[in-house]
Amino acid sequence: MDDGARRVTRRRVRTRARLLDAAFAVFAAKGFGRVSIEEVCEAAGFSRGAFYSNFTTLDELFFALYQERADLIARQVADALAQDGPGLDVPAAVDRVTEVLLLDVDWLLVKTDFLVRAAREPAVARSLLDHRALLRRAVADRLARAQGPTPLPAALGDAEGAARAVVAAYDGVTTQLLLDKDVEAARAWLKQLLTALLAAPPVPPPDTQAQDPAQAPAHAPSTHGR
Amino acid sequence: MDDGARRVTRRRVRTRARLLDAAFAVFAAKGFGRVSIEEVCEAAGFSRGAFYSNFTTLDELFFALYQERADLIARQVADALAQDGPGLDVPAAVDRVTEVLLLDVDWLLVKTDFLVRAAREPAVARSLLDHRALLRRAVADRLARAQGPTPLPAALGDAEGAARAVVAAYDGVTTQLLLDKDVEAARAWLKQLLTALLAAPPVPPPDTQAQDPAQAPAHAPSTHGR
DNA sequence: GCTGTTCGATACACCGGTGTATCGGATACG
DNA sequence: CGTATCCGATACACCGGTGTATCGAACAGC
Repeated sequence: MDDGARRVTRRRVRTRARLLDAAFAVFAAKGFGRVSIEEVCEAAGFSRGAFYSNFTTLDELFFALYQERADLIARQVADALAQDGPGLDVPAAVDRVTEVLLLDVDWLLVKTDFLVRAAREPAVARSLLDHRALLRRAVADRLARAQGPTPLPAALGDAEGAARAVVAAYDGVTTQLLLDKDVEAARAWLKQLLTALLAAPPVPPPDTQAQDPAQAPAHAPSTHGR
Repeated sequence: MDDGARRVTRRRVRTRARLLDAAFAVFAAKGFGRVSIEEVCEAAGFSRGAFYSNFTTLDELFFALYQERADLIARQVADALAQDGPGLDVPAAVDRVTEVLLLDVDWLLVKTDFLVRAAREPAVARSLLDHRALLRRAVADRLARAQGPTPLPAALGDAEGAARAVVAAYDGVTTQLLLDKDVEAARAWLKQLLTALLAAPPVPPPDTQAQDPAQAPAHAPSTHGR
């Protein structure tokens, strides 16, 4: 690729990073559709000249921002899944992944803006679908590798299907979270959903007779919906 | 309320309706954030004068539009649930509701725009949460009423919990649908998810030992995600 | 059909934001 | 330390969209 022309450019990367950070904050606060280039620059402490020196359009900045953060999240999730040995501890893994995925509401806001955009532009959709495929793949691999032939999930088909169900649950919980902003409730709710989906059979090995109360948090996580 | 002043206004309602319809089409096509008042008027075959005579701001039109359609959907879902007697036929009910909920992708697009907006403005969020509470309530009532004390779902808690799970599944599938635009796949996938969630326990009473293969559609609905 | 009222079209002033061209100061390198 | 280069600030022309004021035409009631 064309890596030749540009000097080494040191302050350039700094300002670029500052622009991206400021853009993230502004996008999260007001929504991409309601943000002007000027606002981003002002938030970053620059004038528009800086922007046009680093990007050509607001879309370009938006996409770059999304890519950056999406990659970060994907790596974190992969790490969270890779932890602990081949013996899959479902609740533990669910906990860790949940922690990472529902960490930052601002990110969910920006990601949803991106979704809205992707819903209308196939090229953008491709990008988001790739990201989702990555995560889904990581989950599926983990599920397939870990449990081997033992407690296969439920009526969802193979590990791929189970992974799709996990993603769907994540998306569903995200939607609710965007409305009530209750991260803790969302985490609890997601865990409950996932365990219900993955560890569905109330009698995992034919050993434990009484159902384990730790698996089902018994009642709804306090004040959800409304 | 103040119903006195306005004459009877007959053509007014017509133009208002035409504006709303045109707005729906334009919003679905381009997204609320990228639509101007002029565009809506042009699509409706009016000039801006007509708009300012019926609304004061684009937001007002947007909210009115959302209310109208949301109420419609809520009614349709309630009808779909009310059908067939008190003996709940889960798969049939799931089919009917699924048909209604995932009927119109354009509506999902507009609704997602509304969600994005609600995620930043608590007042708007209230409105959306109300709509969701309505649907959730209808589902919960149906679940509770129909099955009585018989095959209670799973580790989701009471009927309220199950209803929340249903909504989450719906939201999750919606997200995927917005990206791949495959309505049929989304319907199939939603049905599968719902049956997995609601009719989950392979051993309902401690009576049946072997799991029923009819409950699990066996494999993923052809080409989903990518 | 006539008339008073209402509705929507047209014209105008205005503003926020954009993109570009230019310039001065900072930066990297010899 | 000198200098060529790069980067970001400033200024300017411009445009799309907004909101308002005004006017002619359609409409409801008699």
